Amino acid sequence: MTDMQIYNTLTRRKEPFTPIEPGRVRMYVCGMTVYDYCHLGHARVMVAFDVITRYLRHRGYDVTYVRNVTDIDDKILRRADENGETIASLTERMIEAMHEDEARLGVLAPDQEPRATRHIDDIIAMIETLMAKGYAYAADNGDVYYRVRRFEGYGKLNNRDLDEMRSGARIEVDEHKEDPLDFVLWKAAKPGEASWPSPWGEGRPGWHIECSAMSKCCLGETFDIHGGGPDLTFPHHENEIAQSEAANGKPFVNTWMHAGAVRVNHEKMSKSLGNFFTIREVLEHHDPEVVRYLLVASHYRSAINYAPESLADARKSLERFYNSLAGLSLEGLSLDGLSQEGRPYHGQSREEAAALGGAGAVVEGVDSDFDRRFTAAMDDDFNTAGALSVLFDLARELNRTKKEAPDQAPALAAELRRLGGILGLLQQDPALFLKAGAGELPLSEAEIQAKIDERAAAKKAKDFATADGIRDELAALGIILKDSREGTGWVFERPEA
RNA sequence: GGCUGGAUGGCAGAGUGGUCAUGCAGCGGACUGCAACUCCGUGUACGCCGGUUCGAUUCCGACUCCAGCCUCCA
Repeated sequence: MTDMQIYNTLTRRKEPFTPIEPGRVRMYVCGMTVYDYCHLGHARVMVAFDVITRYLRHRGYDVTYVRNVTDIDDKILRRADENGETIASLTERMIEAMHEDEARLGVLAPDQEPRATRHIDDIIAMIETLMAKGYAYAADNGDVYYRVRRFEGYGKLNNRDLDEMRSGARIEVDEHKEDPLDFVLWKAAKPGEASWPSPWGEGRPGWHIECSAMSKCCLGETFDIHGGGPDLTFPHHENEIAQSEAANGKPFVNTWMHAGAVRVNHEKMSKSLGNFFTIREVLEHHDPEVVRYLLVASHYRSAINYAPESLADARKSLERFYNSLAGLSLEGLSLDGLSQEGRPYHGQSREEAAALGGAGAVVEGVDSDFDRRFTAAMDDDFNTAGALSVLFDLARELNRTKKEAPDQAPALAAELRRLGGILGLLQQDPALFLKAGAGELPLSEAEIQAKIDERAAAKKAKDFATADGIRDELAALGIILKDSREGTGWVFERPEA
C-alpha cells in the first residue's frame, strides 16, 4: 500500500501524511458565519472536506471531524437588526438551512459542530493566557488586541513579511492599537449589543480567537489537519497560528489544507461581490448529486469557474454511470446515499443511519485493479478527478460484461457503487436518477407510460411513423425513450438546459 | 507594490522527462425497424522565448496573461 501524500499550504508542497496518533486523524475546518444561506463557495468547502473525511475513514483512520459555526459577528448583528429578529432566531434558522443544504449534497455531519457563543469561557481563558504571556493587551476603548510583532512566526503560513505588509497600504489605522497590524481578540460591546461579561468588560469575541479556542477544546493543542476556504489563509489562519502557538507553547497544526475558489465569470464568487449562487437556488433546478459531481470532478485545490452549462455536462457524466448500473439487481446494496460506515447526515439519528446500512461491503470476486488505481489516485492528495477516470473505466467494463457475461455484472456494479460511495456518489437508484433528476416532469409517469404503450402497439403493427411520432412528441418534452430487451424505458432531460 | 496559485486538444479536466488520462461534443463503424443506451475505432493538446537533455507539455530562467490574498468573505 502506498503512502498518502497531502499538499500542505504551510510548506507549499505535498508531504507524506502521518497522523500524530497512529490510526487517528483529528481535523478542524473553519465553518460558516451564519447570517445568510450558504452559496456554492461554501458547498465547495463542505464537499471537499467531506470527501477527505470519507476517504480517510475508508483508509481505516478514525477521523474526528470538527467544523465550527460562527454565530456571533458584526454581520449577524446587523442582519438580525434589519430583519427585526433576535440573533438566536436568525442563527438557528441559518444553521438549520445549512444542515438541509449539506444533507442534500450528501455531506455527512461533522462529528462536532461547536458554536462560538457556547465557548465564551474557553475564549476568555485563552485571551487571559495570551495577556499573561504578553501577547495581548487591553486598549483604553475596552477592546483587547493581539500584539502581532511579539509573535516571532507571524506570517509563516502566507510567507508574509511584517514590514512589507505595512507598506501595503490598506491597513486600517486605529489609534487604540499599538501597531496597525494588531488584531482584535475581544470587542467591547456598544450599548444595546449582544454581549458577555469578561475581565475587560462587556463584549464579544473576535473572529480569529474563536477557532483557536474551539479547536483546542475539541481536538487539543496540536492536531493533524486544519482546513478551510481559500480566502481564510490570511489573516484568519495566520492569526489562529499566532494565538494558539503563543498561548499553548506548542505547534498548532501539522497539515494546512485549503480548498480552491469557486468563480463566476472568472471572478471569485463571494457575498461581498454579490455574484453568488446559493446552494438552494441551484438545487431548485438540478439534482444535488449533479452539483456534488461537478465539485468532485476537479481537484479540491483548483479553482473552478461555475457556469450553469457545466452542470449539464456533469449530469451527462453521471448518466453514463447510472446507465451502466441501470437494469441490474443491486440487492443487498443500500440505495440511500449514506456513507460507507452508515454515518448520519444532519437531522438523522445514528440508529436511522445504521438501519439504512452502508454501501461499504467489500465486493468479492472483482478484479482489484480498479481499487488499486482508485486508491493510488486518492492517495495522491485526494485526486478525485483521477479516481473518477478509474470509475469510468470500471463502468465501461461493466457495460461490456452486461452483454458478454451477465452473471458477473452485479459484482462489477457493486464495485462501482462501492468506490463511488467513497466520493459520496452513485448511491441513488439508477432508474430514479435517470427518470427524474432534472426537475419537474411535464407529464405524470402514468401519462408517459400510456404513450409508451400506445407506441408499442404501433410498433407491433409496424406502424413506425406513428411510433416515431410518439417518440418525437415525448422527446420535445425532454422525455427520451430507450428500447431494450426488457421493454421501453425513459429518461428525462430538461429540454432547454 | 508584496505574497500565493494557474495557463493542457472545440469545452471541462487529470497527469507525465520518451508508446494511454478521463468525460462531454465531433467523425467512422457495430448494435437497433429507425433511434436512445452501449461497444469498437478516431485528435501532431500542452501560453510565449530561451536553457539543461539523446529527447521537455513535464526540469531551470525570463516574459505575457489570468485569478486569489494583503479589508469582512468558504
